[in-house]
Amino acid sequence: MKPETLNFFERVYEVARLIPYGRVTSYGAIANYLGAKRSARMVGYAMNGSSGKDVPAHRVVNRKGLLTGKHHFDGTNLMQQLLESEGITIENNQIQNLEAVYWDPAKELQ
DNA sequence: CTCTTGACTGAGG
DNA sequence: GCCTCAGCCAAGA
Repeated sequence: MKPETLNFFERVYEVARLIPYGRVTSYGAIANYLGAKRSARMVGYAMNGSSGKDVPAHRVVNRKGLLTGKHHFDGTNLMQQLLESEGITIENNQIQNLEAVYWDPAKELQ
């Protein structure tokens, strides 16, 4: 494909689709993989427009494993349920044992 | 053009 | 561990 033709938002969507089942990553990790380490906020901003797309936005959390974007889903606990259905343990809106399920595109995809 | 708004992050107290 | 502050950058008004 031609990354040059893709907008920053579209790149975020592409990376988000690469997240394996049962794994999660952070906004900063995606931004870093895109070469914009400082643009973690843009990743989250991009996910705001991921509604209606094939983007597993529920697998993207902040660096601490906190579900900061859960309010952007239909249900208040939809994001948590989606992650739990994939085998991820969540407590108090925060992913438990984050290191075990964390997936860094910059390292995993190399 | 300027200003505000964030689904963020790291450093410092 | 918690709270606060500053830097970051794209999009919309």
